[in-house]
Amino acid sequence: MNCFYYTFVNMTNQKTILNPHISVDCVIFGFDGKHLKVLLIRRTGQDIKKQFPIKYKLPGDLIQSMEDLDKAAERVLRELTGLENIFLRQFKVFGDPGRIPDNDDRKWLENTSGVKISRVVTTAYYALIKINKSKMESENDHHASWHKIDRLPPLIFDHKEVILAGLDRLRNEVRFEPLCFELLPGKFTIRQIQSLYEVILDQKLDNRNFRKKLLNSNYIEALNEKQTGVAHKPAAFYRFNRKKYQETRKDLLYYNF
Amino acid sequence: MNCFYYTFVNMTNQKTILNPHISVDCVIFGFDGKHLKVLLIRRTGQDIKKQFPIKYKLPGDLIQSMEDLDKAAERVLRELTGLENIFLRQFKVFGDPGRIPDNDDRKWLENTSGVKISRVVTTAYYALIKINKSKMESENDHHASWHKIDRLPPLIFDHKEVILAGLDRLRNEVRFEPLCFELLPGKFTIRQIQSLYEVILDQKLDNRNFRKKLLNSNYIEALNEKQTGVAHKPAAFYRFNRKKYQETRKDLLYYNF
DNA sequence: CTACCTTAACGTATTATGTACGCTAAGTTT
DNA sequence: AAACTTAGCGTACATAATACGTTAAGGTAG
Repeated sequence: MNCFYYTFVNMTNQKTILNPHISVDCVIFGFDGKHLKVLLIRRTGQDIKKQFPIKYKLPGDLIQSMEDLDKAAERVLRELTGLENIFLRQFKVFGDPGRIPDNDDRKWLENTSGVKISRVVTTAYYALIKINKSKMESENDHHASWHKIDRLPPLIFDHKEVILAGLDRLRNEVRFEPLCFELLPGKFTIRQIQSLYEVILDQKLDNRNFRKKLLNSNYIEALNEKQTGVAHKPAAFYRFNRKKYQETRKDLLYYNF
Repeated sequence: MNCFYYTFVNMTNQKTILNPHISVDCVIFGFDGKHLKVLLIRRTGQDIKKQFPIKYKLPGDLIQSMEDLDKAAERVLRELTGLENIFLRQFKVFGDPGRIPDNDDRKWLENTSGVKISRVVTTAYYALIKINKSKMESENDHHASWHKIDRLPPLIFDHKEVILAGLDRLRNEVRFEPLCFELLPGKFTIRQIQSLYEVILDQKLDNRNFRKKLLNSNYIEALNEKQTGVAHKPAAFYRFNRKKYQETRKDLLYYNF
């Protein structure tokens, strides 16, 4: 199969009519306990025809002719990871006519899609997934792999810019919304949350004050369970109680500019 | 001129090629001292052919074939208000295939544009302008008028939804960014800022604490000038020092979810 | 078996910020 | 001159942020 750009669609529905002007791209974040990572796809074609260098791209697709953008992004996510009900949020539209500056990229796109594409406006989404839950098979099926956010491989088009814009958005929004629990497993230690914050915000936090803040909230619940097999005092596991969070969420609807 | 949807473009450049799939729409906010308002355009056509009811729409346009989205939004804004360097921020894409549910609206659009439009994905921007600076002539030229945010007239397509999404975004962002000064004149009283916050956040604030907070910052500078002709103690005028703001902006880069 | 290493977990003191609310000041209106 | 209205200052209290000391509970190396 050398037709890649349309791959996801065609695998499930050969008859789909695509809108060649509008696409969605997903910046899928995952956290492995140490690093923040993005799920990227190795573009195909370069093995068959040696003319294109190895590059990666964001999971994405053109939208179907009668498909809502959000639905298209959900579809891309589902077909890649097999997961449903994933945190997914639109964050920016990229519509610069010069978004495909690299001539190779353009040739590759037309080569693999079989369509002469003048300009694609893409709506970018960011997704947060529990990294261990994503089907690892898909990593092979779709040539997908996780990459550290600060060590990105060569990317096609403006996808690097898209990723960085997504990271920037995540960085801003994680401060005021309980997004971290989308990236963590169902049960976690305080240290894990803190590490996640540190890696997203790119700053060290004081563990003692961080604990205090979290445990003073009533939506972080201790489980009667501890770590095992760690070479230090085992930490207790906690879980996030979303219902309590929503009930007690103090509206900091205030000016703080 | 019964061709409205393309009006702005055609008035300045008859030869422009438009991309019939992608548009921009601008939610333009203004503050008159009392109410938060949105600049809307009365759709034309209904006087000539009595078949369409009076409805309003957001200022917007299809993008030109090689035009960046941001540039298109700037163009719409410039051509409507005559203003440059306006605060303008992309906030959401509306791409639901069912965004033109009203049959009348669809007929009107095809009637006035002369193009069979299958589906338009629109990128919505919100703009903040100093209401008194906008050229009032344009209100006539373009059938534009200000409307209170809580008393919107009938709107075409999903434009009401777009406005409310823009308001929601403004409401969130005004809390952490000095956006209010985009809506206020160069010199203003503390009361004016407070009223603006109250109207955007839709909550009363304590004047004494609000003052304290603002005056403790060093980027609100007192001018040697006072109100005149008011039936009470005249208030002092202040201005916003953006440079000082940026210097002393304490990075509240912290978790507060 | 003991000393040591690592991270967990609790506590305390200090400072900064948010919140509630009383009071005076300076204009116009009646 | 008294009443009315908004401006503007101050004080007391509650809550949250910050800095940092200390003990606890495991494993590991000798």
